[in-house]
Amino acid sequence: MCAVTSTTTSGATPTAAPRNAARGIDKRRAILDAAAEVFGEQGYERASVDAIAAQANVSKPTIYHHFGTKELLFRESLAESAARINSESMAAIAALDVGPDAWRDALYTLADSLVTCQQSECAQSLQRQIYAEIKRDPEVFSAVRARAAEPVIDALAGKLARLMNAGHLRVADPVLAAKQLIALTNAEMADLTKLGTCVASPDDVHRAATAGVDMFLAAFEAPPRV
Amino acid sequence: MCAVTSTTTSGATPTAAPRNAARGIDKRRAILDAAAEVFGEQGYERASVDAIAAQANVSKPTIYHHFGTKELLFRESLAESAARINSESMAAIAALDVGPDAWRDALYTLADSLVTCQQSECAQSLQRQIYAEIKRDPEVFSAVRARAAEPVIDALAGKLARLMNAGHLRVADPVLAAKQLIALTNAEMADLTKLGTCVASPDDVHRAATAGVDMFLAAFEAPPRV
Amino acid sequence: MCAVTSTTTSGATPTAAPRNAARGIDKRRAILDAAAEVFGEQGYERASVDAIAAQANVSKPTIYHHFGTKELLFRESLAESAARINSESMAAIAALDVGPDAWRDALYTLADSLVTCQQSECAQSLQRQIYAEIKRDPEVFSAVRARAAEPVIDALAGKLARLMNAGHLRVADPVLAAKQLIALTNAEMADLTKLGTCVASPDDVHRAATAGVDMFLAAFEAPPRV
Amino acid sequence: MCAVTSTTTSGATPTAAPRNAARGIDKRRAILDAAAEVFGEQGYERASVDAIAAQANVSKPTIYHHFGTKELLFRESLAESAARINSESMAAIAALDVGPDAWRDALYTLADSLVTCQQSECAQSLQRQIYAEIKRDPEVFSAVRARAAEPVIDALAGKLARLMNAGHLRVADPVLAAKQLIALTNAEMADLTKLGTCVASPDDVHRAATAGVDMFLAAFEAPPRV
DNA sequence: AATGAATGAGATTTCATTCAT
DNA sequence: CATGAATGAAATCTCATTCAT
Repeated sequence: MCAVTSTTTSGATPTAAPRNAARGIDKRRAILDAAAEVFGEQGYERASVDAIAAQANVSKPTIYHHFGTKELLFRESLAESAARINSESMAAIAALDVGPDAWRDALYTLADSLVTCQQSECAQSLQRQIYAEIKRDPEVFSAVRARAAEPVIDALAGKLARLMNAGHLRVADPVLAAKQLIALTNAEMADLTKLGTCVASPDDVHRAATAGVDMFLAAFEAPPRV
Repeated sequence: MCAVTSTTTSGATPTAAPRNAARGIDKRRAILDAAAEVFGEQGYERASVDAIAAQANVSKPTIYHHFGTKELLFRESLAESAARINSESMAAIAALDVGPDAWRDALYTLADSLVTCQQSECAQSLQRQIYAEIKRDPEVFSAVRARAAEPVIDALAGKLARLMNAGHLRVADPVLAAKQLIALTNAEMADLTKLGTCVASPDDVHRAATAGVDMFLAAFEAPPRV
Repeated sequence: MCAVTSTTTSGATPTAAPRNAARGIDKRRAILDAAAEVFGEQGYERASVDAIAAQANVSKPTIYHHFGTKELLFRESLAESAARINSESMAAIAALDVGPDAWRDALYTLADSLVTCQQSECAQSLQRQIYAEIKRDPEVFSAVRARAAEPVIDALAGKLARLMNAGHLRVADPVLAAKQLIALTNAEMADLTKLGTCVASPDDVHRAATAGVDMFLAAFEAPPRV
Repeated sequence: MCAVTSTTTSGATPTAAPRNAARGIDKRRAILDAAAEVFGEQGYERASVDAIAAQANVSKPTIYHHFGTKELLFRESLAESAARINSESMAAIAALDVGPDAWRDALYTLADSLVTCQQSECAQSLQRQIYAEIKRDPEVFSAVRARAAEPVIDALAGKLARLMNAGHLRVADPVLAAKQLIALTNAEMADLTKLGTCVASPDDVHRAATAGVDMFLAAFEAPPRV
C-alpha cells in the first residue's frame, strides 16, 4: 500500500556496531508498512495483529514491544499516511505559479495534482479509516486534520490570496475559497471511485478537476481590466 | 438514533388473532431500531448481535430467525436509513419554488434544508458505516447510492434545468451543477461537525449553506436581461 | 476433589419438559466440580479456564455463560468448599454431648472430628487458595471466614459455655477458649501434613487432637467439687 | 518490603578495580530486594520478571544471568526472608531470662516479641507465598521450615526445658509445649490481621500474646512448693 | 557483566451462530 | 414464534526465556 520505502536497509549499514539498532529500526519500519497495508485493506477491527505480524515477518510480541497496543500502532500508521499525503499535496501547491501569464494553466494543473493525490490508495485508505473509527476515538480526526488537511488548505488559501492581490481573482475569504475549490474538484470523485473502492482513469480525474476549476473561475475570476 | 417510531404498537391491536402477527412485526421493528442504534454507535464490527438483542429486548435466535445473518441485518438497517434520508431530501427538493420571483430565496432555503438533513445523526451514521464497510462489501455503496444519493441529485438537477429554461441560470450540465451545488454547501460541514462527531449550530449550518449558494449563483446566475 | 455428588442427575428426571433446564443445571454442577478440582490442584493463577472446561467436558464459552469471569467462578468455588467444610464441622459440634458423664470423652471425640475435617483435602485446598489469593482480593477472606470459620467458633463457644455453666470448665471467655481449643488441636497438623501437602495418619490425627484437649483441660477443667 | 538495606553502596567503593565486582554485587542485592517486594506483593505467578527487573532498575537478562530462572530467584528470595525472620525470632528467644524471679515476665515479653515478629510484613508475605506455592513445589516448605520454624521451636523448647528443670513448669514434652505456646499466642492473630492483610495494633498484639501465655501457664505452671 | 530486541506458547475473553425445547 | 444453553474459532495481549552485541 502506501509503504515507505525503507531507506535504512540493513545492507546499507554493514558495519558491526549499529547492527543491533538497525535490526530494531528495520523491524519497526516493516511493522509500520505492514500495518498500513493491513489496516488499509481490512479496517481497524477486522485487521488482526496476527495478520500484521505475518505481513511484517515479525512475531506478535515484537509489535507490542515497539508500539504497546493495537490502537497505538493504528494511530502511528494513520499519522504516517497523513504526513505522506500532506507532503505530496504541499509540494503540488508550492509549485503553483502565480505569475500573470501562467496562473490559469497552473491552477488547472494544481487541481489535477490535488485530485490525483486525494485519489491515491493511501489517501483513500486514510479517509475510510478515519470515517470508520472517528466515533470510537474523535482524537484521530483532530490529529490527522491538523497534520494533513489544514496545512493544505492554508497553503492553498495563501496562493489564492496572492492571485487576489495580483488582481486575477475576486474572493472575499481566501480560506473559504480554498475549501470551495477543493470541494468542487472532488465533487465527482466519490462517484467515480465508488467511494475509494476503485481507481478513476486519468481522463476522468482530469475532467473532474477541470470542471471544478471551470466553475471556480466562473465565480471568482476578476473581469479583465479595460 | 434514527429509529422509526413503530406505528404498530401492540396495544393498538387488542384482538386476539392478529396479536401474534403483530408481535412478530413489532419484534422486527424493535430489532431494526436497535440495529440502527447499535450499528450507528459502534460500527458493524464492534456491534455485537448480543448488544442488538439486548437493546431490542429480544433473544438472539429471534434476530437470526428474522434476518438470517448479521450482515443481512446490517444491510436492511442501512437500506432503511438511506430510504429515510432520501425521503427527507426529496421532500425538500420538491418544495423548491421555481417561480420567477421566489426562486432565489427558495434556493437558499433548499440548501439549508439539504445541509440540515445531511447533518442529521441518521445521515452521519450512514456515511460512517458506508465508509467503514465499503471495502469489505462494495455492494452496499451501490445499493445505498442508488436508493439515496442518485435520486436526490437527479431531482435537484431537474429543478436546476427548469431554472435554466426559465432563463435564471446558465448551466451547461444540470447533473454536474447539482453535484457541485451539493459539494459547495457541504464544503465546510466536515470541519464544523468534526466529521459527524458533533452537531453544528443552526447558525453555522445557515452560514455554510448560504456561502455555497452564493458561490453557486456567482458562477451560474444568468445576467439580467436588458 | 471435594466435588458435590450431583443429586440432579439427568437420569432422575426422564420427563421431557425439564430436560433443557436440567442440561443447564448439570453443566453448572460439572463446571463447579471441575473448578474445585483444578483450582485446588493448581491454584488460581496456574489453573486455566481451558483446563477447567476440559475437566468438566464443557466448552469454554459455557463457563463464561454461567459464571461470567474466571474470578467469579473462583469465588463460587471457594464459597462452596467453605459451605461444605462448615456443615461438616457444625455437625460434629452439634453432636457434642455435654452431659455430666460423657462430656470429657465427647470433647476428645469432637477434637478428633474437627481435626479430621480440617485435614480433608477440601479444607486444605481451601486454606491454600485463600492464603494465595487474599492479597489480591481481601474480600474472599471475609466471605469465607463469615461463612465457614466464625459459625464454627461460635457454636463451639456455645458448647463450652454450657460446660462452664455445668461447672465442668472454668473459662473466662468462651469465644477465646474456643479459638484456643482449635489452635491447640491444630498445633501439630501443619507439620504433620506438610502444610496440607500430604495426609496424616488417623493415629497422628488422634495423637494431635488428644494432646490439644489434654492441655485444654489442664488449663480449664474445674477442680472436682468436694 | 523486607528488603535488606544494601550495605555495599557503589559510592563506598570508589576505586576502579573492585567497582565492577561491587556493581555486580549491588545488582544482585537490588534484584533480591525487588524480588522480595514484587513476589510478596503479587505472588509467584502474577509477579513478572519484567516487573522485578523494573523495580530493581536492571535489565531482564541480568536477572537470568544472576539467578538462572524465575523459580530459582523465587527460592532464594524465600530463603532470605526465612533467614531474616528466623534470626529475629532466635534473638528474642535467646533474650529470655530464665532466672527464678524474672522468668514469668520474660515469658510474656517473649510472646509479645514472637507475635510481633510473626506479624511483620516479611513474615506474612513468606507465609502467603509458601501456602500458595507449596503444592507446586513441596520442597520449598521443607527448606523454609528447616531454616526458619524448626530452629525456633527447638530453641524455645530448650528454654522451656530449663524452666522445667528449675521447677517452674511442669511439661511432659518440651517440644510439644513449644509448639503449643506458639499456637496459643497466634490463636487470634489470623483474625486480627485478616490473614496478614492488615496490621494489628500493638495493643491487640499484646492482648493476644498475653492471653496465650495466660493459658499456657494455667496449664503448665508448677504449683508453688510448700 | 549487562542489555535491547525478539520470540513461541499460552492466557482470558468475545463473537456469530445453532440446537433442542 | 421465541428462547436459554452451548460451541468452534479467533481476538488481544503477556510471559519466561534467549540471542547478538
